[in-house]
Amino acid sequence: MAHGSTRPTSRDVAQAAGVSQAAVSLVLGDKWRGRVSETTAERVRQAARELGYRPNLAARNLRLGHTRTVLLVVPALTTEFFAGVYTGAARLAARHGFGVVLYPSPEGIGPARDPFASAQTALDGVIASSMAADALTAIHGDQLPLVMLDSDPQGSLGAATVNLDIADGVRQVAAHLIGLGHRRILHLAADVPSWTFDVRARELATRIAETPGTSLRTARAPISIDGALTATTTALTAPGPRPTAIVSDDDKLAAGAYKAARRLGLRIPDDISVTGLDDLALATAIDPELTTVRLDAELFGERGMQALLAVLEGREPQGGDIPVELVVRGSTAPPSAP
Amino acid sequence: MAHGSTRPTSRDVAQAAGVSQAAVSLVLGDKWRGRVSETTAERVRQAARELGYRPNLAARNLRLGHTRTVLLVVPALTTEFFAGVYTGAARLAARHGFGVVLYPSPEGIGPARDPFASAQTALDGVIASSMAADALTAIHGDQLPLVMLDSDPQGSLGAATVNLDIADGVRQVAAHLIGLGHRRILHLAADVPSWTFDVRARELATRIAETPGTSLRTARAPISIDGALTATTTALTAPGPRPTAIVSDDDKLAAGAYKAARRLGLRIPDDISVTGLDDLALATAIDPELTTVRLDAELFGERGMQALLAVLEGREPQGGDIPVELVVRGSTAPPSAP
DNA sequence: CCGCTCAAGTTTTACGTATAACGTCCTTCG
DNA sequence: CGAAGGACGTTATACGTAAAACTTGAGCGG
Repeated sequence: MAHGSTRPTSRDVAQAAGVSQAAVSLVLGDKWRGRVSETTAERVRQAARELGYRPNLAARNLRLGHTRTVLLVVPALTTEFFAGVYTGAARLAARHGFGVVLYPSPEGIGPARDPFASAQTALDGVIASSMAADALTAIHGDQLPLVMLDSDPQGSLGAATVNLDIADGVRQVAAHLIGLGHRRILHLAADVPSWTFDVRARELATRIAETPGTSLRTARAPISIDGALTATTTALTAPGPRPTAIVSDDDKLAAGAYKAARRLGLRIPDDISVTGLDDLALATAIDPELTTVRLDAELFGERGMQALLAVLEGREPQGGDIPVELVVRGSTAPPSAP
Repeated sequence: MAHGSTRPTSRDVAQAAGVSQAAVSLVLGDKWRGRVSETTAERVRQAARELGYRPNLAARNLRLGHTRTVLLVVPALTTEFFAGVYTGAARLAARHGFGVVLYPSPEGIGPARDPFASAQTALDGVIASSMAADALTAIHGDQLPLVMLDSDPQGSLGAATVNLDIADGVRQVAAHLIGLGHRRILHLAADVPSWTFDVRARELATRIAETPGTSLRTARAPISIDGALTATTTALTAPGPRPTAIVSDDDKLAAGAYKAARRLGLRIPDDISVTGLDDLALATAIDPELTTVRLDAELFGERGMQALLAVLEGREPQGGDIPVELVVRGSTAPPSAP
């Protein structure tokens, strides 16, 4: 309850130092070269220190007309991926004197109710990750500079987009599996309407279509271990020849596929190969370690922030997808003889 | 670049509606009963809608003297636990018209450099989770109402604390293992100076000490799967009789213990039992599923927020630890005959 | 010794909002 | 019929900061 005593203002500091409020602002704002003598400046700094002065951000923001704060909208915080995005964005932001406020959309990937109502703080811009562009623009009404992460460059209504080269990741996975000799692939797909998952499906379908002798089936599951377990079990017990490899939309789904395989008495990778996408901590916790596509979440967040800073400064944000990397571990091997 | 045109203010709305700025403030602030006629009010709302008016938060915050925004300081975002804490806190906050800004300390559990510099927004209060109280109070200088989560009630310098009943969780784990017949326990401890881990160590040591015939050894590891793998391997290959059960400080460490056991050719739970703490998604992804202590992260965050709201309103925050629950899965079983 | 420049400040203003204090008119009632 | 009060507003002000515009005095060259 130490907050009954009102906080000191720049005027209090001025009085303590025997100068005007303007002088305090000048000194503390580091704009005093040639305007205030070194001795006076030091006196001001001293007074500020003694009073424990902290500028009122609300007043500063009002005066300046900006807050140097941006909002990062993420679908959820249930994996360390978005934590990495945040970290990367916040780190670069801090170097430019910006803060990042996080809004994890309760609705998950796709919609986003009203991030701005929840952020009680005024914003200079928005980075939205894996969000449906229309949902977001409907909300923010084109008021704020916007950068979209992991979304359809076409559908983002003119906002800058920064993407991971997920298509290439899927390409690498497909090439890896086909190279090992796999022909019957099961796509364990996230049952969530989102561009990021559409890309995976489209790219995988394309690769399979252009490789003679290969076939593709799809199982859809909500993004959870249990959901993937159920969907995979159903798909693997369906009539017809069993797939020899499972391509999962992300690592969590892959973990579910592991459990399904185990319950069906299938050994990984001997009886069936499994791949993931993300390279979460999970990927090396399960046995065998998961062959997956490593996404550099922090770089991703950093590039998003970089783009937003460019927009804020009136520069053109530079595009270019962020490369991803296939990490081959123990969950993939040549298929056993049929 | 649609942000060249400056945003409409309440004055613009007033002009459009043909009323004074004060009337706009009254209507939009829902304080107009008996001050403005329904027709005029509707005209104002209409004008606001057409102009796409959004109040300037900085100005409002300055005027009101508070921001209805609090800061949540967490050690890191590398597991879904703190994501849950955030979610719980933010949900309750939203119901009270508060926003929550997240500051994941780059330093991890323990210190915290300068959350306030990074949060460019003015704050009404702070919730700090798993932080060293002294580090935090040194920074915020007792300026803001503070609630500490998961920290020493004694060492928190008068700030309210909200804790999970982790000691009871450890108690349950110990009782479970001892009940199964285990006598030689290995404590896989997080090598991080923090109250939350001290509690685990202390409680476990107490339980072992008061149970005749039992013995305890400790292995320390950084909180990562690989770190735990190394530390556990060392501990299990040390001379002397091998422990029959491993109590891990959290689930991630347990995952490392799994890998160590596997590499040493030990089967879980037949040759060795393993327990975790947290109940992350990881716990059910690994095989066998992990016996662990479920922490209700969202409730934890909610209770933290509840306490902070109490402090903000001058009420006494109510204490009481949050109960935790042992979840028995496949990673624990009676020890095999010696 | 006059006018100019420069250092070292101060005074003033604006940012956009919420609300206290103040006006009108119109109705109502003693 | 006069005063009181309600309905429906308006005007004025303060929040704390940053910075533009202004003041004062000293130093200095011509």
